[in-house]
Amino acid sequence: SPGVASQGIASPRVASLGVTSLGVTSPGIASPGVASLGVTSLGVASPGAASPGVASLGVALLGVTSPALASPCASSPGTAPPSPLRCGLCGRAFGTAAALGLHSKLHRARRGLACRHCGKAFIHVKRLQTHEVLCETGDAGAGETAAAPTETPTPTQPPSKKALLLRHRALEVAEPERGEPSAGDAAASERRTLYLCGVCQRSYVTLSSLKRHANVHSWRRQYPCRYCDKVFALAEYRTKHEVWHTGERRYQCVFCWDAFVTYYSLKAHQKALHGISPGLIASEKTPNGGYRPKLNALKLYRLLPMRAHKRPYKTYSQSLLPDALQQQQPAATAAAFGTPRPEPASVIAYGRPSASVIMHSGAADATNTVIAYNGTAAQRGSPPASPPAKPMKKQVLRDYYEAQRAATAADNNPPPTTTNNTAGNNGAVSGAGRTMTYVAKPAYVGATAEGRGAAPLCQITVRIGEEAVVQRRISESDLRVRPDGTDIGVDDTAVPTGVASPRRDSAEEDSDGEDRLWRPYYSYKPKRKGGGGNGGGGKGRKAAAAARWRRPLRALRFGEG
DNA sequence: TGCTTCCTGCCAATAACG
DNA sequence: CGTTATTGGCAGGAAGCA
Repeated sequence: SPGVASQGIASPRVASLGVTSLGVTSPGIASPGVASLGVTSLGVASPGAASPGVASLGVALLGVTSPALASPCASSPGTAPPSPLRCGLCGRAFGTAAALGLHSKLHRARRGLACRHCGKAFIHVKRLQTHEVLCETGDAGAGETAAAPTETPTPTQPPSKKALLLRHRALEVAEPERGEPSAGDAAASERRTLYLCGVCQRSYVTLSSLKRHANVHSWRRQYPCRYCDKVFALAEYRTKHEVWHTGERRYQCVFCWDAFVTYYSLKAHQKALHGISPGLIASEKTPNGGYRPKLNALKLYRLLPMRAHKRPYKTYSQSLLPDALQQQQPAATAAAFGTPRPEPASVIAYGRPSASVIMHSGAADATNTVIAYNGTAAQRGSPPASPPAKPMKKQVLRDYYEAQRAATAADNNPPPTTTNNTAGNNGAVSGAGRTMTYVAKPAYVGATAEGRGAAPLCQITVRIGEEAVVQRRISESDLRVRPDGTDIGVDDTAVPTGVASPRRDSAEEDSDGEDRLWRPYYSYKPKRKGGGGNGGGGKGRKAAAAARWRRPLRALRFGEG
């Protein structure tokens, strides 16, 4: 029924129009006009109004819309008193049934009332005609709001000119063609579907692109750098950023086998030294800014495989779990398999929130590390943490229960009280105070540092029953080589780590001892193409943040010189 | 001007689901 | 077990910053 549709649950009629409204929380996004074009909108919580709870819902709110906010029309039905003669689609009230019927006809007819230029849909023919004239001259945006307040979505921010142009073009493609689509047109008809961001009005060809983009608004998932305190909204941003910490050079020139950190530097190198025109390796760009690889594209470089193991995909269950559990699982899995993750790890307290002490006994080479666990008897006897409420992947569950069994066994069989541990073993556990000694394995060092005598990174993985404490004391950017060759980053004194927050999967407690909260590295702003933009404050902060981590890295690079 | 970050279509790998 | 959904890497140009 239309009434149901206005509550965000697609009625059959709306569904037939191709509406896919995903968690719209801003008003007007799921307007019937847009829907009639086959535009799919994925709304995310408006940044301004986002309570943590709302933000955390993000994409998970598929198909559920707030009746007050996702009303098909801008005139909110929630504000008007309930009336039996109210349009179920736009909430407009009518004095007579005849008037309502006439109005409903307009809704039914709207499928054909779409702008020929930008695809925007209208209820009233007159308004459509007015809009089309304006749209053709490029002024449509100016009078829209006033001209058709009930038909047009109200974006939170006006899209930029280019964004409008791209959208315009894309919507032209999205314009439904007359006649029945043939079976072979599946891809083409698929391509006609556009996915529209409810917050910034960007359009996407693929749903995955939209969902990926949605995270920059909602920050439902955060991707913290494992070497510094920056947080990214996209996993790929983090990966690229982390390359600067590791110094890995993956782009290898096929002419001289010289390797480069970034694609840009490779290109600059090939242009300068080999006279390679970028056009030779250029691939096809889509109108929307995406990339479409050319068939038989000439590749003048080699992309070396990542040195660090590919990060395992996060399970869906994990993404739905509470943060604390999400952060624990990777450590648990790594501990269960006894294979420390190749990437430099950070502090992860798994299981009991007890204070631990980690003492480094050596320097940059493979060193012994003493871990003093300060768990109390009560803690040791306490039942293991209850399994997560949400469904978990079978393997993760297996690991979890294995860890539980191991913990129980450890509790039933008190470990030896001495900790004199020889290098290479898996660590010994002491009794009260549970001091454990582990070998700190040098973690992967980036290609640039490799072979030049640079001090290796240290990675320590500790497993105590179901607890995994992973402590990273040194990051590459912290490494300084003393004149005598020892590494400054390695502190051999006892380091009271306190309770590492279980909410942080890569929680960094660097040697400076700061325990900073997660914070967005940058705040997303709509593409600025010729004007607008938001304040210089963010810029300055970003620049300062960038400078903070770049400085030591550059110093390193120069030092490597 | 040089360099980094952002962006987004495409695709492969993986997980979840029926 | 096949299908669908999710995730993240890749490409390479645009935007932005120093």
